Amino acid sequence: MTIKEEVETRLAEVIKARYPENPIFPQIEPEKNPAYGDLSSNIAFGLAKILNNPPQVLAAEIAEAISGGIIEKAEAVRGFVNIWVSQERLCALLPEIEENKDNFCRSNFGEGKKVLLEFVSANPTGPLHIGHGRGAVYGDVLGNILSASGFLVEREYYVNDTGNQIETLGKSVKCRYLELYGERLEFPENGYNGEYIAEIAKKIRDEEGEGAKEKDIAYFGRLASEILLCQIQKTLSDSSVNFSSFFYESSLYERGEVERLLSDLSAFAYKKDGALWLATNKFSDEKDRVLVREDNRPTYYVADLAYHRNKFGRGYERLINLWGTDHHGYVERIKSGLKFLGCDPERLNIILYQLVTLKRGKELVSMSTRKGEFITLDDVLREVGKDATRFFLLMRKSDAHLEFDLELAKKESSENPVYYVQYLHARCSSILREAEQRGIPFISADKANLLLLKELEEHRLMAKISLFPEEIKEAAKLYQPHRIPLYLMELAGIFHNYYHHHRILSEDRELSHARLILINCVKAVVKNGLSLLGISAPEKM
RNA sequence: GCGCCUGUAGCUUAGCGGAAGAGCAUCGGACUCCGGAUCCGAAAGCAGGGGUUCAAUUCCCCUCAGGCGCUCCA
Repeated sequence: MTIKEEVETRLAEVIKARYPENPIFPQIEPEKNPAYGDLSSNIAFGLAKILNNPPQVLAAEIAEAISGGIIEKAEAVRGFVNIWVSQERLCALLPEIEENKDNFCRSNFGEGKKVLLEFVSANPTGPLHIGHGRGAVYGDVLGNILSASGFLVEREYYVNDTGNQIETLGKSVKCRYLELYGERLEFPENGYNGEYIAEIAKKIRDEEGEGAKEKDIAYFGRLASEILLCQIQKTLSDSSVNFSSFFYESSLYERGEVERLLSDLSAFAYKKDGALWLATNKFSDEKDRVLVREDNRPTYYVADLAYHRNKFGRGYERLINLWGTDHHGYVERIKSGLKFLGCDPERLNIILYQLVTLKRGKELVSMSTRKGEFITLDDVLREVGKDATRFFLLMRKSDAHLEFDLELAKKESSENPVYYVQYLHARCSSILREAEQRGIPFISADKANLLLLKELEEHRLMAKISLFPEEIKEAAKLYQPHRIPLYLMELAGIFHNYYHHHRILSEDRELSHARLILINCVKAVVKNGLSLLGISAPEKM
């Protein structure tokens, strides 16, 4: 049980004993303002209504009753119950952390439930850009968080390796390829214009010479999408984004799953204007959708439904899709379709993230794949570095627009938040090294006199690290990776302040021992946090 | 036109029913010392208008502003 949970339990006992008629379970919040304690509860406001008593009076009663044990002090202020955790309890946290180290953030919140997390799934028709990067990093970290919280997570990339856009890709590449031999083929209207298309064409010429001239568009499309997928995988691995599987759209056709889907849906489908429609409007969708086009080719929607049915069939408790907000119109379409298939749409959680605006100073940078002129995720990684790129992409909640300013990220590189947090880790490491050099041995927490850690700043620091597991659990519950960077920045602030006001290493050996243990625990928490974020925790900088 | 998301300090943004928080930029300070990639301080904010509530930045409605989507594209 975490400290916060212990306090919550104690508060609940007190409330139950004093006010048995109260149905509300008391909530406790971490307190940001040190003047208001470590934790606070607004329970008195809820009780006031039921008991017809002023909040301040009730808060005072509760504060009085709750004090003692792990609660050092409780104050009633304007109806709030402000709580200070006892020094003994906070100090007892340190051996716990020392023992668990890398597992301090772990919980069994997920109870081993199987989750499938699908993300990125960018079409293999061009390199990844910063928008894909956001989805990639968000998904990767969400996966880490859910795993740490006791879910069994699989991470999947759905590859759209068939259909119109691959055909367009094939045409574009073949066109550029033939141009290398001075031949002309009409460039497709919506063709891909990027420099990378010409490079793929050259690659094909270098490897196959004129032999590819006779090959059809599909051949070029397949080849190009394979090459591009490889490049995407390289970019993902350079970003430390991990997947457990790549699922190919084409495999749905090969196994006959698309055909089977169509026959299973036939009872709900109807012909109109030469096409086959599904009556999704019957459910939450705003209108019906085409399954099979007039020319007999199935739509992307059909394959996507087949894919989702496939996912439902694989025995996951929960499916999570991470989509760019430009796909939000697609949510109800999929959910409605799933109802026809007897799949419960409630088990499918679709998280939408807002798009990223890439800027260089005040200048907007274009990100259109079709037009060709754009900065790729590779470019950003090269320019800003993996750690900073990931940190910036993770700092914002998913439904906020994200502005990524390359100039800022570079210019401020010595003072930006990533380094602030990494510096915390390096500084802790450095202190531990210095202690060793000075011949101050590191002794284990159970042998040290931790009660010497009684400075206000030490109290705040321990209270903050005690909240780390809570933070991870909340992030898992709400799918909010951005809590971690923010938490780490706050922790760094509290630590640097402590460092500046108190000497860790001094003549007082006993005190030095105790403080070194605290430093070691802070270091473990930071490392834990950074590792969830997929960002390195340097010993030196 | 309809739908979804977003308007918090000069800029980038946390908080999302209870007591407005950071970073950058600006200005002013700090350590003969364990890493100055640090610390302390100042100034500055909930787009506007109505509701609901003991309590609204947070929930509901309207207005205004921005983004995205409304394909037999994916």
